[in-house]
Amino acid sequence: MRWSSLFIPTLREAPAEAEAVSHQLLVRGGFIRQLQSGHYSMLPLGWKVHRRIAEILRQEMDAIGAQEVLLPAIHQAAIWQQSGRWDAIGDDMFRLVDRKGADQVLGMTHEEVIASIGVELSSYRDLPQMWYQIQTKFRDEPRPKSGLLRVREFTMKDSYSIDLDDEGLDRSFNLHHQAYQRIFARLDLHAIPVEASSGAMGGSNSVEFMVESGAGEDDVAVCSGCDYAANLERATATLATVESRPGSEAPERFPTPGIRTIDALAEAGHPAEHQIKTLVYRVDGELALLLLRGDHPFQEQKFLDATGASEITPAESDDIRAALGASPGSLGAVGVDDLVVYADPALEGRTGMTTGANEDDVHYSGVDVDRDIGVDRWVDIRGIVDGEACASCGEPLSVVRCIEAGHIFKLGRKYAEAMGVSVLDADGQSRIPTMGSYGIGVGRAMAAVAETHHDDSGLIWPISIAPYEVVVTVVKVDDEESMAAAEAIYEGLQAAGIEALLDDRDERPGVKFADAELVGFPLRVTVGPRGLQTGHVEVGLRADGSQTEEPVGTVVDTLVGRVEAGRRAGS
RNA sequence: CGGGAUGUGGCGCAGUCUGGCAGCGCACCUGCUUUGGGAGCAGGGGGUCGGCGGUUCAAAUCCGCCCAUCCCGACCA
Repeated sequence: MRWSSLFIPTLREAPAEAEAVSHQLLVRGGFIRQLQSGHYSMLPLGWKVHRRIAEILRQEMDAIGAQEVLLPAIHQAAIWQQSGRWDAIGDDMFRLVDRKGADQVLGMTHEEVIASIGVELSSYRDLPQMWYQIQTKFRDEPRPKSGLLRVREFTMKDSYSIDLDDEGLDRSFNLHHQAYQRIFARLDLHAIPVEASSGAMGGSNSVEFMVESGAGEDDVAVCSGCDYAANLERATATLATVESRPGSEAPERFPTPGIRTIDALAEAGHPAEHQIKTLVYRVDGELALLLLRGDHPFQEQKFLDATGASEITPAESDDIRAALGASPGSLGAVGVDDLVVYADPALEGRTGMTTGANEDDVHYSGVDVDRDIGVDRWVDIRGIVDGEACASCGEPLSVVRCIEAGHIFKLGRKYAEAMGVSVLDADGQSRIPTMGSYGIGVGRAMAAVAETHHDDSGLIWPISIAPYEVVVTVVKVDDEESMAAAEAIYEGLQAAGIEALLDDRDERPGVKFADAELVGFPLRVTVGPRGLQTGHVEVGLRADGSQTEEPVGTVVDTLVGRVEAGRRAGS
């Protein structure tokens, strides 16, 4: 294509509202434009990148034997009611009513629809099946942000496996795990597979593919010594031993006027690791006490996963006062027996602890957890902290910010059962198959690449997904010899199956160079009268900024070699 | 949903406090010059100042309500 006839609206400055680097560069490079919050138009360049990513997804899905389908984006409420998610999901789902008054949803995921097709499976001989689609998903996110990273309408590759038994599910799950690693390698994304919470989806195994980036929204604990990595919602670590302070016969009350925080109490001579942090939450509507060591953060998702509770919210201060007789800052669990008390195992066996006495401005010291507190359930609910020791190898864990680029998990039989999927096994017995669900967001992958592939001048696309693999920059378009040489190179590249762009715009060279770098073409051929005098052009590598002289006669072969090597990279 | 901020031409911004002709840079159009790293000169086009209502002789500017966008938090298969 010729640049002069394309729509590539580059901007010198990014819109003020663009914060994330990927957002700024994708807008400045003319890839995307925002229509409204969370909804973006893919302009020609953006759509080309999007299509190339989708093509890699197709190839790798096909390679593991998955079959492409296309499912409806609008579903009747009935199938969501059948699975129980009509009520379970809430405001995240776009809902609408059709002209007949029937409730409809815009699909945010497709387990129900897949299972509704799965009812046609009747024999174990029909299994396993793996079906995937590349389709628009709708989610009414409370807060879309960071350009393409979190949006309300996006294209997703979602696949689903259906197997007779757990061994089959393991096989399908592992095939996806391997396929995802190949996909991210081809996208040149360093994606770490991490243990994750499967959240409200249920299921046993859940692995997220995480790309380290400050623009992400998830915190991941990564071990420096072994390959342990886990989402903070799930991560565990070995605690350094803390020597309990000397105990006493019974808890002792002492006045703490004005002391409301862990820090303030620590300054008063009671270090945080010798304090019990008492939180009051409503767990599925019921007030409960949650106890942690003073210096440990609460990890809500861990609590949900461990207890099976579906909703927890911090209690209102009026309710707290009514139940305990004091305000936050002076709360404790000593002597409390009418509320459920959950405690983190880090408190087990501890003595000489300090905690609130349920009277404003009064605390207890000398608390023996096992003796003085009626713990109903011990549950691991603490969030680990950067630097703690890996539970597997003892080396320090580091906590890094990540973009969730992919997620695979085992659904089990929940959806098959709800939707009435069953097959006969070899013994003629009716069996409910088990399913898996596997997703990669296409636009988010594009943003993740942008987020990790750029410099001060702009984007740096991997050859595998670049909008054009080579840009032929004509320095002086009214120089006939230059144009002729550039056209010949351009046509040679096209003939060799290279995606090439001829920058034939009548612009100053500086403008053309700057645009090429902003847009991020991996390879640039610069054709100008200066080089042509000796029969040379320049080949520039966007990744390292190198420029090398190349005879006009061999430049096409050189470029073809580089592009083909780049396409193979990672695969 | 709670907290904070912002809305003035395609993009970036000034003007708002203290009411009085709607401005600047980039981009765009025409002409001349220039031409290997975001050119110069001259001329030109483009704006319901987020919306509605109010105060006033007069509102981008003051007041009220609403909307949108961004950030933090909550939330989030």
